[in-house]
Amino acid sequence: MDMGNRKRLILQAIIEDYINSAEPVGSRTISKKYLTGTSPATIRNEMSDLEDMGYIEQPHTSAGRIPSDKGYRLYVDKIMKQDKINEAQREMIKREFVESLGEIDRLIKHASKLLSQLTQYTSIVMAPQFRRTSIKQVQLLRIDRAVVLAVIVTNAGIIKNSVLRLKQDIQPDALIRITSMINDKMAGLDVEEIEKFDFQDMLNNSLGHSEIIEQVVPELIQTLFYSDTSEVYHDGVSNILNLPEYSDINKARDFLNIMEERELLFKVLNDVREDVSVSIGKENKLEQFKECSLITATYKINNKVIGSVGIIGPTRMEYSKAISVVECMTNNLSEILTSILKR
Amino acid sequence: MDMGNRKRLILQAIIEDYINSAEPVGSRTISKKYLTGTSPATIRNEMSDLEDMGYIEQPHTSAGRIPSDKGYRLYVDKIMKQDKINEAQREMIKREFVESLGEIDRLIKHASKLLSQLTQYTSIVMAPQFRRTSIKQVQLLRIDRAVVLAVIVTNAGIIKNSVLRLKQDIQPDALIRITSMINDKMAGLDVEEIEKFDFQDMLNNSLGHSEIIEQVVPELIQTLFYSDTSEVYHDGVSNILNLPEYSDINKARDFLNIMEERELLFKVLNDVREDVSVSIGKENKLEQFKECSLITATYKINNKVIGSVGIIGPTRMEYSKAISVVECMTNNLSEILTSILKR
DNA sequence: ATTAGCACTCAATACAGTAGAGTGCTAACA
DNA sequence: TGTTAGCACTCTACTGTATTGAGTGCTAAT
Repeated sequence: MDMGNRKRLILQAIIEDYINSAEPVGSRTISKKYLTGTSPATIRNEMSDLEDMGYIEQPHTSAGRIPSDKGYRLYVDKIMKQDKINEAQREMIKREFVESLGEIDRLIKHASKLLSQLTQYTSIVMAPQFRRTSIKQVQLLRIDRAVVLAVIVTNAGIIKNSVLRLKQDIQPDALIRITSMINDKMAGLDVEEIEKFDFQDMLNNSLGHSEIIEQVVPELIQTLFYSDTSEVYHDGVSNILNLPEYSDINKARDFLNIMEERELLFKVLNDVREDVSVSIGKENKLEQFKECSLITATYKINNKVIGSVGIIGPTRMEYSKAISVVECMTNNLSEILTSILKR
Repeated sequence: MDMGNRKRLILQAIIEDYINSAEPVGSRTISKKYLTGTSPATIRNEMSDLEDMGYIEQPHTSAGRIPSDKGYRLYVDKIMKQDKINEAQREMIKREFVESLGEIDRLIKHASKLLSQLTQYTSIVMAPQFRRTSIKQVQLLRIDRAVVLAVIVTNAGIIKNSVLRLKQDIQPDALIRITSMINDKMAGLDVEEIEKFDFQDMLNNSLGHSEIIEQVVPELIQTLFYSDTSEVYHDGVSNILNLPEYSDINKARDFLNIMEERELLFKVLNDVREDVSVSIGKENKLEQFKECSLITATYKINNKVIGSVGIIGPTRMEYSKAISVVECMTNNLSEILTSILKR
C-alpha cells in the first residue's frame, strides 16, 4: 500500500491532536478540525489503511485511533516540522545561563530545572564526564597531618577533587615526591588505562612511601569514578503527574522508582552517542521506558563530547518542541562550558 | 473529663489499628481485637468521650473514628512504647555504615537511602553544615594561569572547596600573599561574621592585588553558602505513593513538588534544634506539611550539632519505629563522622 | 457502670438503562 | 474509480436507583 499525501496529513492530524488531548481521535474530528474538505467517511477509509500499515491503532472498537510507536517514528523522521521553540524561550535559555555564572555544578543543575520548566516533562542531566577525558595533572594538597586533598585536572579543563584521609601522617616533602610520582605515571592516561592501572610498578620505586601510595592511589581512582556516576540530576518529576497517562498511581510509582535510581539514569545518559537522538516507546532498551519517549542530546567542551541531557515524557510527546529545547540547551551548554574553561 | 486507663487503651487501639489499616476504626473492631473483655457499646461511650476531648474524630456519621493530631501527640508523648526497632535493623545501620567508608558526601546519601528503606517513608538528609562551624584555614591552590582552587577547612574538620575562575592570570607568589592575607582576616570567623564580612579593609592593604581580591573573596563566600544549601538529599519519595492517603494524584503531586524544592527542605532541616523532634500534622509550620508528620534528629561532630536528618510520612506514621530508626541513624552518623575526622 | 437491642445514617457497591462517539459496510454519486 | 451519505452496530462512560454493610447514638434492662 502506498502512503499518499492525504494519508500523511491524516496521520499528522491524529498525532498532533492526540499529543494535545491524550484522547483517541475520530474521523469526524479530523474532518472538522484538520481536513475540512474531506468527509469523515473518506477519512475512515484512509484510517483503516493507516491501521493496516501499522501507524495507528484502536484501543477498542468504537473508539478513535491513537498513534503507534511506528507512527510517531514516521512523524518524527518525516512529517513534523522542526523548531517549534519560540524566540522567547530561546532567549530565556540564553539569558538564564548568562546570569547563572558560577560553578559548573550549579550550571548543570540549572540546566536541568530549565529543561523541565520549558518542556513540562521530566529532565535528566549528567555533569561533564571525567570518563570522557584524560588526566592532565594531579595535585595533592596537605590539609592536615593525615588529610590530603587530591585535585585532578583533566585535559578538558574539568576539575575534580576528593579528600583523602590517611591512616598515618604524611610529611610535606613526602607528598611532593608522591605527587610527582603520580603525575609521571598517570598524567595523560584516559579512562580505560586508568581503570586497569597497575601501581605495583610505583610501589617498587616508592622510596619508602609505599604504604601511603597504597592508600592514595586506589582511593583516588575510586573517588573519581564514583563522583562521575553520582552526578546525575533530574528535575520536573512532578510534571509527569499532570499527564493523564500517569493518573494510574502504579505507573506513577514505577516512574518515580526509576527516577530514584541514579545508576540507571547515568547509564541511560552515558549510552548517548548521537548529537540528538529520539527513542520512542518500545525502541527504548530499558523495560521501564517502554511506554515513554526519551530525547537526548550531547554537549561538548572544545568540541569533545563530554556529557548529555535528556527529556523523558510520554510517547505522545511534543516532539518538535522537546527536540528544539534540548538542542538549544546543549548548544548553550557547550558554548558556556567551553568559554568558562577558556577563561 | 478525666482520662481513665481504659480510655487510654482505646485511644492506643484506635491509633495503632489506624496506623496499619488507614481505615476508620469502629467499636466492634476494638472490642474484638484489642479489648476482648469489653463490649462495643461500652467502647462506643468511651469513644464518644474521647471525641469530646478532641483526641479522635469522625470523618462522617456512621464511620469509625480516626485519631486527631492531638490524639497522635498524646500517643507519642505518653502512650506509645519506645524503641520498636529490632536488632536486625539496628545491626543493618551499623554494618552498612562500616562498609560505606569513603567520603562524607557518599555517607550522607547512603544514610538517606537507608532511612527510607527502613521506614518505608520519605527521608531527607542534610550534609554537614559549614554554617554551623567556623573557618579554620583557607588554602588557595593554583590550578592554571587564571584558575584557582579554594579549599576551606572548618574547625569541625569539614572540607569544602570550590573552583574560582579569574578574569586575569595570577602569579604563584601573589597567590601566596593573598592566601595569607585571607587567612589573617578570615580564619576563626563564624557564619554571622562571614556573612557581614567587609573586605574593604583588605583592599586597602592589598599590595596591588585588589583586583584579584575583589573577585576571589565574594566568590569564596558565596560558593560556601551555596554549597551548603544545595547539599540536601532525599530518598524514597516513591514510597509515599504506596500509601492510600496519596492515591489522590493531586496530593501526590503537591508532595512531589515540595520534594523538588531543595531550598525548602533545607530550611526545614536547618530549623531543627532538638535532639529528636516530632511534628505532627498542623503542628508543622509549613503549609505543605500540615497533613504530614515530620520526625527529625540532629547529628554531631565532636559533640557539636552539625546537621540533621528527617523522615516525612503521613500523620498515621509508625512513630515509635520511625523515631528509633532516626535516632539510631543519627547516633551512628555522629560516631562515624567524628571518627572519620579524627583519623 | 455496663450491655443488649434497635433505629438511623451514610458511603460504597452493584446494576440497568441511556447517551454519545466512533466504526465498518453498502449503495449511490461524480 | 474515488468519494460520500446513510445506517446498523459496538463499546464506553455516565447517571440514577436500589442494596448492602459498617458503624453510631440512644434507650432500656441488667
